[in-house]
Amino acid sequence: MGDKRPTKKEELKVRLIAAGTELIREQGLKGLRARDIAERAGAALGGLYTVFDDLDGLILHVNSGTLKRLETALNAASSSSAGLEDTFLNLSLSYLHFALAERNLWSALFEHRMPEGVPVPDWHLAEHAFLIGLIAAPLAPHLPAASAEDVAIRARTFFSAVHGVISVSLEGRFVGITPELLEREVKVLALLLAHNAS
Amino acid sequence: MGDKRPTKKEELKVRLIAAGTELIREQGLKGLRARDIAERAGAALGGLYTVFDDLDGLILHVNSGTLKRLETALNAASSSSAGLEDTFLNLSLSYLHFALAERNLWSALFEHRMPEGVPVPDWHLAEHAFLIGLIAAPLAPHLPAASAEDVAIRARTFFSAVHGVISVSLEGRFVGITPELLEREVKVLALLLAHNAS
DNA sequence: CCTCGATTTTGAACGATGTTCATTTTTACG
DNA sequence: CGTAAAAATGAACATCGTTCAAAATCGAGG
Repeated sequence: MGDKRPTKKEELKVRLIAAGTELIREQGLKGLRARDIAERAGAALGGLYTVFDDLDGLILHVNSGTLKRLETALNAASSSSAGLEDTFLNLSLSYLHFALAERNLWSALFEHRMPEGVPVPDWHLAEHAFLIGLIAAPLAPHLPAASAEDVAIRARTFFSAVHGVISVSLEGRFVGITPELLEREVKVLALLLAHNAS
Repeated sequence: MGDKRPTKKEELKVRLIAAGTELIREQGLKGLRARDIAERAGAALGGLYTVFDDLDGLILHVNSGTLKRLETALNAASSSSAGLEDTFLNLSLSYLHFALAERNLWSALFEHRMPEGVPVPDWHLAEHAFLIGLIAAPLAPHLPAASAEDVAIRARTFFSAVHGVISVSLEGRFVGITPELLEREVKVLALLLAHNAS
């Protein structure tokens, strides 16, 4: 019944997720191969498919772990802030620093696509919600006339704007920019959003 | 020498790009298969590789065509605008409407990744530059103290912010949002940026 | 410690896909 | 028409994700 000891399959799951995390960190999501994951986890190729339905399932769990670390970092930034400007600034810069420090894993959060027609499972969608909540909480008092849903929508807009600046820059699709200038632009945008929130 | 008549290989190239464009429009970038492209273009599988080095080469050319249509749409929006607010608003809404109308092709512009270690060719990177120029031109007079490079960086920040709001929404990684609300949020952000440009 | 059924692990095999290239077909021109 | 260059072809190959029959391991009962 209430079995607290990790089973063999659970240990294998942990090793596979760790291996997938390392490989994405080193080579990016695009270079991820099932055989490399199994080898690094010290398991046979087929073992991966006794734990996950397919590679997408494993990637979702890797992303889940990345989101948890991101949540820890952003919670620290938020709780050590006072006032809207300070909170937005610290959240944005923490998000930037996390993206820079864990580039490939952070990119995988948004690069990954399920196969045609297959939706992202609800349990994983829900794991993204804290990002909105972190912004909605300090934002709500500044929008006293707005419903909770409107606040969430505006919070998502602000998150998306900062996220866009960082992701467009790190994707390198435009002319490159130094990390110092990127940080400056993120600061400018964060303060601009905070100043116009009400 | 100055041969103006399209050769057979050039006609094949046009058909392959058209086929790739249709297939991405219908099924998205992820479902694109070399055999489907060749079949729809009325060519043999190998023909694709007499025109392009690989699938990435064809995708770059599909994206090139999408960028040209996007440029046409945004140029129209820009030239029919007066003042910074009006220009930002029209550019942002035109960008949103293009993304909604050509969802899969627009997504392919930013979803596509070259193989590990292979950079996006310069000729294709240069095709993205107009997006920055469209914002930098009306922005420059409002930043008289800034260098041309600083204006370009700020223009990219503004583009990225609007792009982020649209792409995060269309990716559907967070709770869904209606097109009407998305348009409202894009408007809010565009006006917010225009108002704080100087 | 042995037995044997259940469970877990294995990796060869399969199907799908991008890519190559020897062969065939078409074109261009005297 | 002849023929050499160019283009087109599709079978074959290499590499993936995925499956599954077989082997290895485990565990309870004698």
